[in-house]
Amino acid sequence: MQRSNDSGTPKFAAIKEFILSQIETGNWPEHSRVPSEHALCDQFAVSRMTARRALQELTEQGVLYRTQGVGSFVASPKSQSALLEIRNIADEIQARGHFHSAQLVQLTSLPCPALVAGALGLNRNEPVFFSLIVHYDNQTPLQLEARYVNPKMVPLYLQQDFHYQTPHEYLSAVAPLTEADHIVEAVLPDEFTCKHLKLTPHEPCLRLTRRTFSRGGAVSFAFLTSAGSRYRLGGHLNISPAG
Amino acid sequence: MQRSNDSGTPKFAAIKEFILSQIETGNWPEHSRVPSEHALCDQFAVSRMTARRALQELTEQGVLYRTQGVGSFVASPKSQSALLEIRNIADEIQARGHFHSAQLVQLTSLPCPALVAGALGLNRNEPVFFSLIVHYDNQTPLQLEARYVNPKMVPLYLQQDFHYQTPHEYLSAVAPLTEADHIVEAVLPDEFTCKHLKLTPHEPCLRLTRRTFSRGGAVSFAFLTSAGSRYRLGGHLNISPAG
DNA sequence: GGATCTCGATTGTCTATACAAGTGAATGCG
DNA sequence: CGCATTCACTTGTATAGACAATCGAGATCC
Repeated sequence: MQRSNDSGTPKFAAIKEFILSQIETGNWPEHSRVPSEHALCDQFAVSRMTARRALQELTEQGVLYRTQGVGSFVASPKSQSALLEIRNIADEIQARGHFHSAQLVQLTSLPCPALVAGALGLNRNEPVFFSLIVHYDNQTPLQLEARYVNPKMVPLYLQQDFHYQTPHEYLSAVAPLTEADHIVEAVLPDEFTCKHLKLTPHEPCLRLTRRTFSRGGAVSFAFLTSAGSRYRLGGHLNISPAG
Repeated sequence: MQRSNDSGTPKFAAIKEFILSQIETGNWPEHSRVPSEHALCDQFAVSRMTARRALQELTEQGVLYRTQGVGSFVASPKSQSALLEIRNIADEIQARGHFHSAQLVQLTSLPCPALVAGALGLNRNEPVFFSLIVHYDNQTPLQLEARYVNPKMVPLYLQQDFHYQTPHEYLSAVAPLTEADHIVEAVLPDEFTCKHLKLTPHEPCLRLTRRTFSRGGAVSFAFLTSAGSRYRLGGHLNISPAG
């Protein structure tokens, strides 16, 4: 495509980044004027439709507001990260300005446990892929990810290197998400979880059980356990008047 | 502007209407293929960018999902009502075939705590309404609901009888939900919570902090605490690949 | 001064085209 | 048959321009 740089970042995304950075650093305070579409065209040497797209998407995200005939302005800062949207924990940690790393504890093929067979629609004698990963926020263990993956949907799962790419990233690439089921529970950690997350047995944990689907069927079944004192699920949910 | 009709409806909006009508009447069932951008160009005599905009906006709304190189398809209808769906706990309990009852512990006006003032956009010297309710599933205490309500939005809150109608039901009627923020945490119960939910201090609890908005502004700020061993949040979430 | 008009700046809609990139099915080869 | 290649189709990004609609400010007129 026509790209302004080699990194693969679309131009409209670069403009969005620029605007967001100006807002985050305080250069452009609340209600201050943002460059017009025409001005961004000159500044970034792009067409008006490209500059417009950047402003448009930021408006949809609630970062800006615009008025025809007047201009575009910085909106009031509101909490707006997305709720149980399927988020990549690595992105989440980096969004906080922290460093994410992952420790791969296990990556193997297993005979399918009954619960998993039911969730993924497999027979119990069929093998299922299994990965166990500890995610770190800086040096603190944050989340234990135990994931069962359907070999029919993702045959090359065991060949991946999950130190540099989270299972979520890989699965998103090879089997685009179409649906997901979730269960959120508060539990006490078992011995195994205590060890990997460096917890005492009395610290409550948040456990998210997530089953993901792609067009073809069930892809993976994951247990994501985090220390309650270190993690919260949060976000913003828009209610559509139609629904 | 260049408009295809006199009604002032933009062309891209007309295409959206057409697609939505086909889905609503069942002509285009779930996961069925939607006309490609090129096909819509021919059908509506518009440029590709206009047809694209219609498909794009419907995708952002969760009505369609698209895959590069493949096509556009009808998403599952349940999309919006997802996880952390705004559910009424009474309905939830009755859906399980159990009996719901509520015990009103407190219903009063209070000076606004700082945290609540921030959440609801009130001054700290202004009063705020407060209700404290224990919800029972059959005879078992299930959830402790501590709720702060914005008097400007719901002036008659203190006059309600919350034994026969949950705050959620009443608020839904007088200030229809438009948005909500959520935080989900795993916590250990304090002494007060232990007493009302009949818990020991080591039982983990799920705490949902929810702030609701209606068109006019922030309506209420609620802490919903449930015993982890008795309650789980669950749901189904459709993912729009664009997000 | 006060009301009205004009005009420039800005956003909104739309066209026609171009190239990039991903998918899946048909094709051809060993 | 199995495998790789090719090709058509589809969506993604981007351009350069056009006209429409709205608002605010300055100019004009009374």
